Amino acid sequence: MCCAQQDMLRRFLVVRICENLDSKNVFILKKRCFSSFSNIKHLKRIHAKYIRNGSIEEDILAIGKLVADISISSPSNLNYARSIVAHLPYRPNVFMWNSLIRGYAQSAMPEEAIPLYCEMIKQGLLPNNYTFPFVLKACAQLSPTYVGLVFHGTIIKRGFEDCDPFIQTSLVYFYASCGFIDSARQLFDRCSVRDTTSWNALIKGYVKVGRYIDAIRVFRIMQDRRDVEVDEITLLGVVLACSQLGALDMGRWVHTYIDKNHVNLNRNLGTALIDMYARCGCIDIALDLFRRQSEKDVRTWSVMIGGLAAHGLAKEALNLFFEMQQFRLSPDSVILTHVLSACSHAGMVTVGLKILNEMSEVHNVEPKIEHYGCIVDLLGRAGHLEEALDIIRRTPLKPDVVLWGALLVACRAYKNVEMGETVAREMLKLDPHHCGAHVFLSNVYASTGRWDAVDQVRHSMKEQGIKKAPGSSLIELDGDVYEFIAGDERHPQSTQINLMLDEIARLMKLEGHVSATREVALDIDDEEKERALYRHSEKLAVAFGLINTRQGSPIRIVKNLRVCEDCHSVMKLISKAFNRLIVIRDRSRFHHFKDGLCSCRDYW
DNA sequence: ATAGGGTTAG
Repeated sequence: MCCAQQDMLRRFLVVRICENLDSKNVFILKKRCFSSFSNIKHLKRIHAKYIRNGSIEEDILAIGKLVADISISSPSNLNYARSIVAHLPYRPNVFMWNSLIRGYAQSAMPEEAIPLYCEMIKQGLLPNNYTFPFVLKACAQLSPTYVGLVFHGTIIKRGFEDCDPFIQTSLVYFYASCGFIDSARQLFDRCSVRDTTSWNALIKGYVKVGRYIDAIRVFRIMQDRRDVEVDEITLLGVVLACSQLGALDMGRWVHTYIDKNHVNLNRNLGTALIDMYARCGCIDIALDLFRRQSEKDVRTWSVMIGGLAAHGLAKEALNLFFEMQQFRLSPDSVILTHVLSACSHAGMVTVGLKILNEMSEVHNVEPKIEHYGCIVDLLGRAGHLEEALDIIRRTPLKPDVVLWGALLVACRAYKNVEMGETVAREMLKLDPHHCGAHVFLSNVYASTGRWDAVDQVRHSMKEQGIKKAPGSSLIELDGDVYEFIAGDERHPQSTQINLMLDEIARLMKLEGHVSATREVALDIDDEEKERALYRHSEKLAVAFGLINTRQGSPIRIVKNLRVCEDCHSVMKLISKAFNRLIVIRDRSRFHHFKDGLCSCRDYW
């Protein structure tokens, strides 16, 4: 039995223990576990029979079916299928080529599909309408986009573009996969027939390129139409968009829709829903769903452990991590990142180091750069800067900007200027355009009065056109998502928001709040710095939330960067002064502000 | 005989 089958068998046993299944279900599961094992054996037996009784010479249809079955049975059998095709006493037909291309398109080596297509053409065969969906599926995964573009040309030339809905959908998804979502949209609009799959391809395309609001917009249009049915894959795309946007109301709506319409809550959709609730800050609902979800796989555990980690619930994350191992499920690389980041958010230095050291032996996962990143972050946050530096120096992997960046953040927090300077220089060696490193250096020089050095850094930043990525915050209101960019004046209700910000500032002054201007890196005086902080995107969003939501209802915000020190303390004060729960998901974790306190206990 | 859409962190 190979590793994959052993793994399946193990999972089967786990499922049996967990679910307490009756004998009929056990039988079905058993069959599923062993199907690929017996399948290829069975197929090989058929092949042997064909060789013995001479069918290979005569029955081209039967051989075709055999090639097809072997090709899709498992990617590991593709070489076998190829060798059958290569040793035929006659030229293989289009069906056989299609089957091989299909097999590679769904394997880890989609690039192999292209030479097969070329070989088929060389042998004087013509591709048919079945060929292109397979080929495009392979192209959607390839990095040189032009391969797929060439095939689009071929499709037009051979007259398939306007008449085959399967090819049209494949094209839509191919363009979206390459990031050309607007071309995908144009193709979609031109389609003669649009069924559920075409709509799903477009929605998933928008999700893929990060245009989540558009994905939801398309879903709404789809839903208004009478001629097309929404299915679980449509909903999966929408839930993914909601997770990214933190659009809880929309996500809840989908959940209700699933329940009301008896949509099959399969493993993928269930996992996506758990992830959505966790990413919208509702960790309790996520946990409840997780416990009730009967079909779980490694990804289900992964999103749950990741959700707990992001909420700073390290103990719970670790418990789940151990629990899954009791079920004999092996944690993968992503789960270990989650666990290490949980340790980091909770300052659990010893536990984190132990897990890192045991990774390769106990879990059979070689530590990657992101795992070291978590450890550097863990040590750095806890103030062990030297040890963090030591980890970077001793890493068997080549340190990247992100790894150094984790240490730079710690140097800033603990005001270690010397080490910070070294780290920033290392970062600029790797990425001369890194904004954070430039800003850090400039601040270091400014704090020690080395104004000529400050000028030099500023000048080179300007010359290279380096700008800080603008902060952006999302907030959902009545099912619509609003985006606020730092300093932006062109938002809805600009006047009211400014008035609210003034009101907040007045309350903050009363509470004795002093703006944390040291984080502002601009070459301006303190008053201007205060104004810049004043217009941080999360403050704009929270003001918008305060104006437009019922008193006492929670305000949820998703931010693209980490929340700054000033915003953090202002949010605490707002939660008290306005008696609101404020939930902010930032780049690295959740902050639940309530009664003047934050769930991160100011350790983030 | 064969087809298009399907989850995981930063």
